[in-house]
Amino acid sequence: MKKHQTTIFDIARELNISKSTVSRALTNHPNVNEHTKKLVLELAEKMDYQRNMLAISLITSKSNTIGIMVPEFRSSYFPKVVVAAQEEAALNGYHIIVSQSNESYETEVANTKVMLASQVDGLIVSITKETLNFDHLKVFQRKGIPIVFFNRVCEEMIVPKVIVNDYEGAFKAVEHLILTGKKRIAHLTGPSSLSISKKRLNGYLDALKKHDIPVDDELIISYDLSINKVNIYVKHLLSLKNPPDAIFAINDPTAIQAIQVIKQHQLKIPEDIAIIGFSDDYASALIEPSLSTMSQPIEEIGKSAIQMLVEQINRDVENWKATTKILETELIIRNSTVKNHIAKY
Amino acid sequence: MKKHQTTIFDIARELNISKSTVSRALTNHPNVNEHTKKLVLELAEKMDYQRNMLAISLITSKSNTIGIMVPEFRSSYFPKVVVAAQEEAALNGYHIIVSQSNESYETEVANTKVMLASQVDGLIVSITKETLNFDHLKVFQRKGIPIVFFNRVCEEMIVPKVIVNDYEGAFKAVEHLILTGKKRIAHLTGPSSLSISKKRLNGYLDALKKHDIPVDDELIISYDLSINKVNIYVKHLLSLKNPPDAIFAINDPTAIQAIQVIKQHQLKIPEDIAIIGFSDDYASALIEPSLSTMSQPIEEIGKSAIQMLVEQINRDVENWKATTKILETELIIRNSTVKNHIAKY
DNA sequence: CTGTTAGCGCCTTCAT
DNA sequence: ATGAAGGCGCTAACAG
Repeated sequence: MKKHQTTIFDIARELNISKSTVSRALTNHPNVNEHTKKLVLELAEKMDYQRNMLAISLITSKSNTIGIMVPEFRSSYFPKVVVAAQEEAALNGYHIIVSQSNESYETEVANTKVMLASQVDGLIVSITKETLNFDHLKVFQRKGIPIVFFNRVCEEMIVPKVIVNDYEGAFKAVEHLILTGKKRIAHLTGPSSLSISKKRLNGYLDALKKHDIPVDDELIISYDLSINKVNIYVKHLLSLKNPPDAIFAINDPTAIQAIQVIKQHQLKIPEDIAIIGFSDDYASALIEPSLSTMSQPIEEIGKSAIQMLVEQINRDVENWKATTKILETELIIRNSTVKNHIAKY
Repeated sequence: MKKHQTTIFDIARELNISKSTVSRALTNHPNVNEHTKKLVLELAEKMDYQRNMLAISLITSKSNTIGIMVPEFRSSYFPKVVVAAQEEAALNGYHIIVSQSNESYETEVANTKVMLASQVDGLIVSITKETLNFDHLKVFQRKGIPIVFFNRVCEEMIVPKVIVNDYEGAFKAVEHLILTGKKRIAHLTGPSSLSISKKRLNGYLDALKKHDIPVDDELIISYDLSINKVNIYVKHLLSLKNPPDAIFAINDPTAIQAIQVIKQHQLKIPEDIAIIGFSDDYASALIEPSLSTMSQPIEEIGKSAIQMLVEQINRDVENWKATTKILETELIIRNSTVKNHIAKY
C-alpha cells in the first residue's frame, strides 16, 4: 500500500528549479521572485501538494500536538472538557491526541509511553482513581515536556493545575441542604486517593460543623465511583434505623443513580430525602425531579488548561510557572432539593 | 525551549557501539548478540529512551494515526462514536486525531488540510449539514488514503460506509405512533441535503401510506437542525387549526426540546401529543416524560468504522472494497408515546 | 534572488 | 554479529 504523496522534489523537478526555492515559495520566505512563487503555488495547488508535518516536526522537534489523558468517558464531564480543549488547541495551532485509561493505572502508564513516542509538545492530564505513583508523569518534566493537571491533580508534582474550588463547592452544597431544613445529610464520596474526594469531604464536614450538626460516620460512604455500586449504598442508607433526609453525592452520575433508587422506594424527593450532586451533568436539568447541583465551568477548564499549557510550551524550562488556577462553582437549585423551584436553566 | 530527547545516538555513544546495532537491539532484530542487546535495553530504560515515532513515520510514510471528522459535539451521539472509535483504534495500534467542524463546510475543508498534513493513514468522516461538494474528500482517494463514512455519508463517493437502517427505523417509529392510535403525525426533519433526512422522511411517508393516513405537507417541517429553532416550529405546529397529535423528530435533541415546549403549553404527553425521537440520547431515559426513540448501536458504529478503515489501510489501493455496513435500529418504547410503560432500560 | 549542503532520528541495504 | 552509508521530506545555514 503506497500512498502517493506529492513532495517538494516533485514540483521542483516539474518547474526545473531547486528544492530550496520551492520550499521558500511555500513558506512565504521574503527572498523569492514573485513570478516563480506564483508558479510554485499554482502547481502545488494543482498537484494537491500538502506539506508533510512529520518531516517538519522532525526538524523542529515540535509536533504541534498536545496529549490529553483522562480517566474515563462515561460521564459527560471529561468529553466536554476534551471538546473545549480541542477547540482551544485548534485556535493555538495544536491538535490533540486523546487517551482514556478506563480508570486503570496500568493503562495510564502505557498511554504515557504512547504520548512520549508521539512527541507531544505538552500533556494535559486528569489521573485515574488508582494512580498513587507518579513516576510515569515525572518523566515528562525531566524531558522538558510541560504538564498541566486538571480536576484530578497530583498534589506532589509542582506543575500548573486547573481545578475548581471543591471545598467551597461542597460546603455551599451542604449548607444549601441545611438551609432547606435537612439535618441528617449523607455523603457519597470517592476514594480518598483523589484530592477532589478529600476536599469535597472537608467541605461537607465543615458545613455540618458550622451549623452544629453532628457528624455521623455511618452517613459517609466512600466508594470507588463505579456507578452500579450506588444502588447498594443508597439502599443501605435508606434501610438505616435512622436514615438520612438528604444526600450530597460527589458527582451528578452518582446523584442521578441515587434518585432512581429512591424513586423505586416510593420516597418523595425532596420532602423525604433531598439530593444534590456536583458538576451539572447534561441530564441533570432534564431528569425528574431535576437535580440540584454545583455547576463547574467545564469549557473554561478545558480552555484554561490548554492556555496554561501553551504558555509553558513557549517558555524555557527554567521559567516554568506552577500556578494553580482555581475556578468557582455555582449552586444550581432545582427540584431535588427545593420543590417547584423555578430553575433558570 | 529545548526538550531533551534521548536518541539512539546517545546510547550508542555511551556503549561505544554503532547506531545500527542499537537500533537492531531495540527492534528485536534477530542478528544481534544477546549480551549487547541486554545492555542496550537496560540503558534505554535507564535513559528514558523512547523511540521517536515521527522519524519512523517519515521513513515508513505511515503515521499510525487515523483522522475522525465530525460535524458537531453538542449531542451525545458524535462524542460517543468518537470514544468507541478511539478504543477500537487503540486496539489496532492507531491513535486518532479528531476535528469537528461546527457544521461549517469551510471548517470541514480546512480540517481536511490538517488531516493531510498530519499524514493520517485513513479518515473516518460524517459530513456537515452544509457539505454539498466533496472535492476536499476526493483528494484522499486520489492520494490512496482510505476513507470510511458513517452516519452522514456522501452518496456519490464509492467508499465504505457505516450507517443504520434509517428508512426502516423511521418507518417503525411512525408505525408505532400509528398503532397507539395517533392519526395526525408531524415530522421535524433535517435539511434534504443529508441522506439521513431523506431516508427518515421516506420511512415516515411510507408508514403513513401503509396505514392509509393522508400526508399533510403542513405537518412536515424541514429545518437546519439548530436546536433553538425547534421552539418556533413546535409552537407553530401547536397553533395550527388542526394540530398534530404526535411528532416524529429526526433526533433526540430535537424531540427533547419539543417536549419542553409542549410542557410549557400545558399539553399532556402522550395523551394530547405523543413524541418519538431517534438515536436514544443519554438523557432520553431520564427526562420527564421519558422519550420513546429508535436506538442506534453507537459503539458498534464507531467500532465498525475503524475496523473497515483498518482493513482498507492494509489493502492495496486496487483492492479497496466499498462495502456498506447497515446496522439495525431498535424501537425503545417509553412514556412519551405510551403512558406508564415500563421501559426495560 | 537562487542553488548547494547538511542534518532532524531512525531504519535498511550493503558491506565486513 | 556489527559497522558504514544512504535516504524518508523538509528547513536552515552557507555560498554564490
